[in-house]
Amino acid sequence: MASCGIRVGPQESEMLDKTYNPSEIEPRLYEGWERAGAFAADPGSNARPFTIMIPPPNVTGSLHMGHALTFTVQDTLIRWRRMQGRDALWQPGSDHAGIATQMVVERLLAEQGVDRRDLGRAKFVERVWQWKDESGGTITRQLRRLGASLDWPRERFTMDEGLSAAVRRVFVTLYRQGLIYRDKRLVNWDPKLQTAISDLEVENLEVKGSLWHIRYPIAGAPGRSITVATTRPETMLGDTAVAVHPEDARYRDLIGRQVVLPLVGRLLPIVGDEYSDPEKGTGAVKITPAHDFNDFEVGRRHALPMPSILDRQARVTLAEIADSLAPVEGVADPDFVRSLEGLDRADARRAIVAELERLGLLEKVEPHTHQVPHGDRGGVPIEPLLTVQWYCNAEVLAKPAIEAVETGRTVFVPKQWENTFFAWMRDIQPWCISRQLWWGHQIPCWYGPDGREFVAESEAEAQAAARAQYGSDAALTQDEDVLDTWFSSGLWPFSTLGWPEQTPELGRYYPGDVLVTGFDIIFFWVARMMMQGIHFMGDVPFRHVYIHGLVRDERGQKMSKSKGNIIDPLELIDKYGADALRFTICALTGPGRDVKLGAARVENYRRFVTKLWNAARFCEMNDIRPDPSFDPSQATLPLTRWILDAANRAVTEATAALEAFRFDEYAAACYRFTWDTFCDWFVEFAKPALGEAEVRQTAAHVLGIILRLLHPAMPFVTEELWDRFGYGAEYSLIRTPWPEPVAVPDAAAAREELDWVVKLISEVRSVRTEMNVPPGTLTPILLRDAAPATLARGQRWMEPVRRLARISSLEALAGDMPKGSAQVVLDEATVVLPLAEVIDLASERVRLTRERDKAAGEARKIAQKLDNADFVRRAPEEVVEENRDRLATAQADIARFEAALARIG
RNA sequence: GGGCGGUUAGCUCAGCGGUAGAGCGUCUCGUUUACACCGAGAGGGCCGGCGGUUCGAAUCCGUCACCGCCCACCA
Repeated sequence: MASCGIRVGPQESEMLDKTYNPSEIEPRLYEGWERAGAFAADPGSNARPFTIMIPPPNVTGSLHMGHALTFTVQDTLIRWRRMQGRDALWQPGSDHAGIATQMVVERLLAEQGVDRRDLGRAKFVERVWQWKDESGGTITRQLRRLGASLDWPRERFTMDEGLSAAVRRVFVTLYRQGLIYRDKRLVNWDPKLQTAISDLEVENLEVKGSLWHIRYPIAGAPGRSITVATTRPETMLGDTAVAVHPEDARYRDLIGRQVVLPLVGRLLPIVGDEYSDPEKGTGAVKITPAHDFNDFEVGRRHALPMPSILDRQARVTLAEIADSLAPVEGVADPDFVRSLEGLDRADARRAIVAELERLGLLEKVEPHTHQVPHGDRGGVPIEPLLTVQWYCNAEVLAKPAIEAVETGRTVFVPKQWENTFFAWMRDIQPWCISRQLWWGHQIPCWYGPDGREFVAESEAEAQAAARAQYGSDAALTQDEDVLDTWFSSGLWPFSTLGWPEQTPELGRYYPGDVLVTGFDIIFFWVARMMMQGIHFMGDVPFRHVYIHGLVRDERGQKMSKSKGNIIDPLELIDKYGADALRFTICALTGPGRDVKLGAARVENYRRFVTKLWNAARFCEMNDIRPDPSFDPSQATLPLTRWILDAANRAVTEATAALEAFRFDEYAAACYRFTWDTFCDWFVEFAKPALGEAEVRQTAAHVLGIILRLLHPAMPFVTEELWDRFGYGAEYSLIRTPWPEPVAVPDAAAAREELDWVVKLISEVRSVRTEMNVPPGTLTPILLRDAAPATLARGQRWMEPVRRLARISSLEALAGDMPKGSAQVVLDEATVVLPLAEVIDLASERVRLTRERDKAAGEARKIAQKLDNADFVRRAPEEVVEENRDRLATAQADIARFEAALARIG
């Protein structure tokens, strides 16, 4: 045990560099932590676990600002809880991201002139794996740059064998429970990617289009017609009815009659249906059940045929209407229709509009701006298409998930997001889980020669089932489709822990404590995890869902490639260090708010990192080193008791802020304490007292608290300083206990004393500046009407006051005030600054008058309040009392200012 | 159409029933031996408008205006 607080460590001889250089220090520290296993969870420990499951980034991804935000928040929480002694697991991994990844690899193949269809499924999937092995690690490397303390050896990928087994188990189970089934209905079809996508993957974009008014002749009534309005004339080939509102007087008599479908010649019924809105268009609407969600419902109600007239690439296909083509003079021409076969939907539209115009059936065309659904990946308009897909009965799964949030078993932060969650969950639609892709979990369903389904966890198992059915081996073919990526990410909270195996991790780290994500992902992912987690684990997947905002640029614009306003977090890390970026993010992350972030913000908070570094350099230069034998509860000096007490408050505030997910308040509490309290006041007060061991010990102790408080947000610089000062072994701050308040002897007295000194210095500084006292001039101050204790207190602090307020001496005022003095009212005393040489009496009079008026205004306001009988009667006693005190203070101040004014004449 | 959020100092935001705050920016001053990525001081606000509740409203309620999201709507 060393006899004094100075430890002799390996770095003892090296002083801290004059400037902090993050780019050199950060990678070294990260490697050190990782090598030392500092991020590892310990399933064997007795500590209470704390789990955060990373929202697995797409394997194709690279770190963007949104990642920087969410992962900074997560790492801050994980590091804080780890320091609190929790067995912290931050589960890493990435998502196979079906569509995104397949698109990336397809693009690469296209550069080599290869189409995936030529390659074949097996080869293609092999190429994707190859790509994943070579290029899929980008984001995990970048997460290290950010300082993310993930438990890397536990890294998982949604297509791992283990996770794939979980997917198959879940699918088979839900199928057997009747919660997964096949159905033929309309889906959102992306003609570019040629797959079904879910409602959530559809984005409505405003399009300036047209509204075409088309005359449909009434059958058997020459010259009569009914006009329909449509934004999609090309779909008329698939029309099977015209609908009007049953109460619409204009058309009521037509219900039950027929129209001739122009171009096609087919006869369509006019049906009465409340879907038709008399206010919209012409009040008569064409019904195309196979290409419109509403029309599909109308078609069902009226048992209409549902011919598809567009294929999977959204090209015209006539197979299902070929039989119904019929020539009608001046109205329909089968040859024309046949000429449309194979045309793209846009070309078909042009051709059809031209033909209608030629036939005089186009009544008018109006410009029309409307929302058109686009695939958010492919970027082309979605085509509602009638196909057979796999569906999950989300309604059944949603019920317990809703209940879990209602009863508070899972709590959203901020709470208002629960409404968003409820609104969607209570009206949830069947979840289309099949995708016509090659990259993903292939659906574990095999078909027999007669089309019979065998859903099983493996082909062998399916074969066994088939054998039982057919009495012999059968040639089985597996379903070609893969599952929606969110189907597997929904299992993430338990599949990563080894489910369906009963691993020790599964029992220990499920449910997780916090899920951190953006609101845009509540439906996609949070909802699915809730549903699947509860269904398969019998408990919610996490206790809290912390929803943060979006990262925007400085002007509040959403970052996008097209706007060219993307900020690359890695550039910021290179330039300012990860700590600066992370602290900036924490400081700006208020509840339910988007984060407006620009380089200037990060540059600004880098100054804080530098400030901390310099404060540490000051300590180093003054032999301020940690002393394990120091006991803060035995502190004797007012100065040390004062800073220890302030540190207690900082610890309390920072901890409370983190508990409440208030990262902004956490950052602010640390910032204020470090910069304002520690650097600006304590260090300055300590300078003349550094000869005292207790002052040095306290300084070191408080610096240690600062390093610990800041570590979750600024892991690198704090660890570096911690190690260099020998607070602990190398790489040890990450696992050093989080500070807790300690009892400080007579803290209130210390606070009162130092607050007075701070006030004295501030007031004198203020007057000196205002009176234009040259900074180099030292002036004496005299205390008028000061109690002996006050005078003694002032003299005790003469050293720092001399330096900070530029004061040469402090005495009681004996006799008359020197001519040409400035005066400051400070509690019961008046501070007199003899400034004969420099003072301008007129401006001093103005200044004192202004001060007096300010106090008088204050007094008037309070007096008014206290004169109000209702206030005195109804307001709480302590509020009334407080106002009486404030009034007394204000009145005393007025008196002292009046006296001061009288003295200068 | 339904819902949610926002409107507070030049900018970004905190405060959400009892004395209007912070950071940045601005202005003035300062090379005091940790730090000029610094220090000191100053200026700057009918807390979006209008009603209401209350002894008391930036804060609660109603209403309007504007901004931004989400869901529904694809005639």
